[in-house]
Amino acid sequence: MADPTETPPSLRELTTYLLSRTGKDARTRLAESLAADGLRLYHHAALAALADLGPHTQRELAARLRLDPSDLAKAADLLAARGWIDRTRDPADRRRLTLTLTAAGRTRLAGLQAEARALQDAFLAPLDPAERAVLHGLLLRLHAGAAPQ
Amino acid sequence: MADPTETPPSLRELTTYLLSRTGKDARTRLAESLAADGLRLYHHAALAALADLGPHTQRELAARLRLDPSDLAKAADLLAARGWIDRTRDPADRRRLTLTLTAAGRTRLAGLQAEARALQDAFLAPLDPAERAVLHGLLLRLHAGAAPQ
DNA sequence: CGTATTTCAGAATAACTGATATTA
DNA sequence: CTAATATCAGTTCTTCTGAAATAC
Repeated sequence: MADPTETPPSLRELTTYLLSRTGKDARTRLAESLAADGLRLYHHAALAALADLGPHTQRELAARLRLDPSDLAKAADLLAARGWIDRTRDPADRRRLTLTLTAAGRTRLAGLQAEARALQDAFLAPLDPAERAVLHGLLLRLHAGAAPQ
Repeated sequence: MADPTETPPSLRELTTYLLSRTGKDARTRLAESLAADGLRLYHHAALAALADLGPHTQRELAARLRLDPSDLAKAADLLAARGWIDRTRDPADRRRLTLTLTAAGRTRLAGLQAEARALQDAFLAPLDPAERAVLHGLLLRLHAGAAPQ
């Protein structure tokens, strides 16, 4: 009964509290796993964006990932140093740097995705496959609704 | 089609990514609303815990809210300064400070809960009441499953 | 003496701001 | 001359660590 770590009922009845808390837990686990290789969540996100949607300028990628352009510049430094992206100056507008995924970057992304799926499997263990699908669908709609802020 | 802020499909298909992202969005909105009064999310959580589960020592409250004791001490400073809690030295063990909600604290908590529910209503607008209940139930189970880490 | 509680001071981190160089 | 891009330096904020003071 008197579990000293029990969440106060007033908070547990707020869906947004549960969303925030479980989201933070899920994020923390993946972040810790990435940190072992010196990576952050946004490194994974950047590789995924380049793989899925093709080359971006730094400005475009920062906007897509909702990251500050100055912070993205540092993230791109690391990705380029590891050989996962190429940074080429746009000849048509020499201010722009275009980021392109390399073959090595694609390989590393596959590993990161596998890692993320494995951690997700553990995290979603309390739910059966049908329930996971329902949850995913509901979150997709919240995500779509929250985007145009 | 080519929405420059569209989330990469590789991430959108990860339930934990959606959980993390929507959770952060939800949290940010409430945090901004609390910040107008100089409060943080943990101030709200602390009042809720004291209201629901009665007086706590600072150590107990920190453990329940998964907050560092040294950080909770600062939070308690603010709550006491606003007159929302009383801090009394435990006569049986004079190291301990027991935190108790005041009537004013209970009133303020009611306001915070109303605010949280209003923001939640806006955030969950894409879902109908039945869907919200389903989401809440699924998150409760994830929350319970993630707790014993 | 060893341990627990509170508290302070400061480190590590992430997210944001401002300023500068380059180019359009 | 104005605006956009990338980049650097530095600020704030949260979270965590280490250590001191007090009490058991």
